[in-house]
Amino acid sequence: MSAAVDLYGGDVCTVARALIGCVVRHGETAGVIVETEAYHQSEPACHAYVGLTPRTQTLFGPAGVAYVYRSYGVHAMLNAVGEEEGIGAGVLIRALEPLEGIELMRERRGRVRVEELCSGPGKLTQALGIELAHDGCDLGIGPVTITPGAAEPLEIATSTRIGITRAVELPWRYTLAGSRFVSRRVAALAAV
DNA sequence: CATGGGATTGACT
DNA sequence: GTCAATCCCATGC
Repeated sequence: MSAAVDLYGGDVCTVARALIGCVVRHGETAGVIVETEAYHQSEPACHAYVGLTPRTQTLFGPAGVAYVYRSYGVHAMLNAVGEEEGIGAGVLIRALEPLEGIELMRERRGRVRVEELCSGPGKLTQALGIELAHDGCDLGIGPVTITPGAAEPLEIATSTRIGITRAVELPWRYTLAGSRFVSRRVAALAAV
């Protein structure tokens, strides 16, 4: 538990940066996090902005827990809850570099290149088989887990968030510099 | 109880 | 580049 607080208990921007390079695992599939975004109740892009509701109660819970929700009625999104209990904040996992169970991911996602298996928040949940039922799961216990990756410092690029309509100017998106596995489709737009 | 929005993806022109 | 698909839930009457 204290380990979870160490990793997830700080402010969400720090947590989002710390999660780059960590490994997400679910069953036989696993991948290295290469892209994250921070969300906090103090800014309008966050679901928790409106306050504590049945939908967002997980975000207000203890840190180190999975918050899974459905977007556009089609895709599941995986977040790691951050900050202390009572604060609505979390880190959206946007992209992974496939590590294990790649064949299984291909079965779930169809025949696509390795770079396309997990290069987006909706894609990675499909590839790993993560569903709404995993909302509230302790990321230190499972079935969905996040474990620290390489101890060596990684070069992390900071940019603005993607695909949102509010507070788009906040530089709360973090990517592993030079990675081929980030969702760069919209990254070109952010550069304009 | 009815309505509209949402942190996306993929298919089509 | 443009557009539809489709579930959960917050909000409003």
